[in-house]
Amino acid sequence: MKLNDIVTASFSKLFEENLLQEICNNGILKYAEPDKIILEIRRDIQFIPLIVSGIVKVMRRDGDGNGIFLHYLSKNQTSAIAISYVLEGEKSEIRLKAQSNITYIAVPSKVVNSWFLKYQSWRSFYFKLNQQQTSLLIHNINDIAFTSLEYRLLKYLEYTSQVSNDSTIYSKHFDIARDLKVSREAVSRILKKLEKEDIVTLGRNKITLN
DNA sequence: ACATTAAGTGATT
DNA sequence: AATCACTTAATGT
Repeated sequence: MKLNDIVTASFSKLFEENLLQEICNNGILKYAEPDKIILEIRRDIQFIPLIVSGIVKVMRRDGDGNGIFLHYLSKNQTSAIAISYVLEGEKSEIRLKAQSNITYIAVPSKVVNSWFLKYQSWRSFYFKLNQQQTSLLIHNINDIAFTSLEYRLLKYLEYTSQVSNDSTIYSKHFDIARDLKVSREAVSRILKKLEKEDIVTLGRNKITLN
């Protein structure tokens, strides 16, 4: 599909006509495979990715695996955090990583910046994203601080399942453990318990919510 | 068949 | 709930 068609199909209800035109003129249509890093911590944010299809993981994690999973981005979204850093000319403090095969429109940061002055529909879009994603972060922090790992793990599985529209989550216990910043054994044990309670069905590299 | 990687589990802290 | 020290199961070559 051509960029123009994709922009019309995905964003015509969200953005005003001139903005759609600008996305077509400045955006570059890109594809990425699972695990491809779209934006890296401590790097300049050259472009903002508007997600057309697939799921993107927003995380705080460095090369040593120190960090944590923050939230997902899906169709017709982008990272409010990345945009706010662009606005302040800061380097990225988050990593964006493809969770599935993804299609996105890469818009140069400079261009995105100028949209705030020109387009009400862009400002609305950003504020809405910001509210949604801030809410996800706050709930995440709350769960980390005040709830059990079992609760966090179940919520993680449900969230992943919901976002990917699949009752089966294709992940290793090890990777889930890294996302939740706990040990792999702890994840394996809780999953085993949930399987005994008939809440999940386990397989190698996959977990199905019953 | 053998090696490697993922997952399961008891013991200890 | 982390860490260690395995064991067992599933897959890749």
